[in-house]
Amino acid sequence: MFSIGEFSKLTGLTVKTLRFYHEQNLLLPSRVDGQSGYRYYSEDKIEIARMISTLRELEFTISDIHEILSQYDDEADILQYVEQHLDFISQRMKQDRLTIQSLRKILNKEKEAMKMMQAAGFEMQEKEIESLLVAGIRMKGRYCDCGKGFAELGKKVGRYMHGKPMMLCYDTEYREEDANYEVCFPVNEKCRSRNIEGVSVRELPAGKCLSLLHRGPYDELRRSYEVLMRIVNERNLELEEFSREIYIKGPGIIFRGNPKKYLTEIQLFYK
Amino acid sequence: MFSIGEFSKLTGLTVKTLRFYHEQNLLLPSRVDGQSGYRYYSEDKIEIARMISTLRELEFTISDIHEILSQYDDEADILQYVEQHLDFISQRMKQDRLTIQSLRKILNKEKEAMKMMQAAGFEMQEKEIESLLVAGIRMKGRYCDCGKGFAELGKKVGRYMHGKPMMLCYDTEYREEDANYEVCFPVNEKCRSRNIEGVSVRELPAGKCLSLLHRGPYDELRRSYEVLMRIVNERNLELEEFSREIYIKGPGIIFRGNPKKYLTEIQLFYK
DNA sequence: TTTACGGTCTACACCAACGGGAGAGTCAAC
DNA sequence: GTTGACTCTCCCGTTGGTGTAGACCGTAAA
Repeated sequence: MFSIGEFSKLTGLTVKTLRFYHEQNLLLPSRVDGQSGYRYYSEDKIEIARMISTLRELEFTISDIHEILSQYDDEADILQYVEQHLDFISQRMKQDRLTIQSLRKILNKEKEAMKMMQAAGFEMQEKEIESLLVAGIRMKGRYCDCGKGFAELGKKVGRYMHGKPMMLCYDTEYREEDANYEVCFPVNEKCRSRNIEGVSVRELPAGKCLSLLHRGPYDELRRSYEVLMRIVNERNLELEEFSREIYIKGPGIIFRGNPKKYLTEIQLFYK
Repeated sequence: MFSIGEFSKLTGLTVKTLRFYHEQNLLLPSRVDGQSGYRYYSEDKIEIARMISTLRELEFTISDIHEILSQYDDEADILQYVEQHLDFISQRMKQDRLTIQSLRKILNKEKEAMKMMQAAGFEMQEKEIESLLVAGIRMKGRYCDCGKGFAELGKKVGRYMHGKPMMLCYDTEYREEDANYEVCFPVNEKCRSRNIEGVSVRELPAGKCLSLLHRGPYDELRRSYEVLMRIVNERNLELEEFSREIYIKGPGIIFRGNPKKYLTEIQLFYK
């Protein structure tokens, strides 16, 4: 006969846990001293304790263990419990996988944005941009409706996405209404052969551009455009058909309402 | 201003949850009627509620959310929280993966054993056995010491294991002590090229045998051997150097103490 | 015999994130 | 005024234990 402390050391279960299992009628002491209330465990309880810890390590609930131990004595008899439990754990793992995906997405998004910021700074730069495969949806109307376009694009080609969302602006001057633009995502090669309704997949040509990183809400973008346009005029550059806006950091997954930290790269291509 | 019920429908959070978040100072109503105690939420609380649900979906704790919302307003600021949380979830997933592995192992073991039992029945059979790649450790001593051998074998070649554990018995008669046997595992081809100290990897030749399924504890195996030996003598068969015991079902991972359900196949090879 | 010290006892509170239900009060429409 | 839907507070239950307080027990040294 072992005292509860000795039995605890033998089985690896804490004294508290042993008392709890006693209360739950899961692992009864062999004898309880009537006067002192001390619990005493005989050797044959060790095997039961081992079974219980094994089942707990497999994350069975106490009530499952209760049923299993009181009704069966062979693994073949509890296959339905095991299968059910396997389903349960698999379910949880699936959920965790999704959670991890989302968390990774947040991390990657922010880390990329930080890298971009450090690399670029907030000065105007002249850049040589390589050609870029994109999928886009042409839009007409207000700029602020672009969200719908991005949502649709996300549904249709989200899985091929390979870079930050962009906008191609076909207007030569700012328009409140009836603007002419295209929302698009850089996509990977798998998307090239796809023919998706309403979506244009094509390669944007390489070229030279003036680039400026804009920090702040979208309705202040005009100021950055003005800065760039002054330079264009000074240098007498001839602009290409459309400019690009690259949304390096927009509304986050968690925090959406702080446009002060939005980060947008404007690229004005010239010939 | 929305009543708690309306706000609940808008946000997808239950009324109970909203009251709980109020109690936790996480999502305060915009106004609480002094007399009736009714909670009223203004529109700007919707965004906060969305953030909270998003964070809860990502399985952040209430206290994490509290810190996050009260101190920060941009995803870049909470990267350390996200990373830490990612670690935590990954850890849990890793644990779950192990649990699932163990549960699958139990299922597979039992299902294989059941298949074998149904296929074989408990009659003596004549079988043609194909050649079999095994890894084995030669033992001398008592049969009941074979557990140590299997443990060592499991450590050294467990990852190549490809079938039920077996024993090769080199004795022509039963010996209590000083028995001469070899514990072994069938292994896959990856093991063939390995040179592992103390372990012999080789191909057991194909051949004909008398096979009998024995159900019950190992110390009753002799009875089944006797049954087989009578037939050997009747037919005047000449036996090969060693017989095989295949442990189709032995002590389980959970239940170990019911040898009545153990299942062992005895194979006596003859020329 | 007393005292010290460690082991053990019961009983209660606590964790996380709510859900259920009782009993009472409130709001808005008819 | 009444009805029915809504809301309030308060308390309990969940899961698998852990932490703590205050009392009791057992054994050995002084």
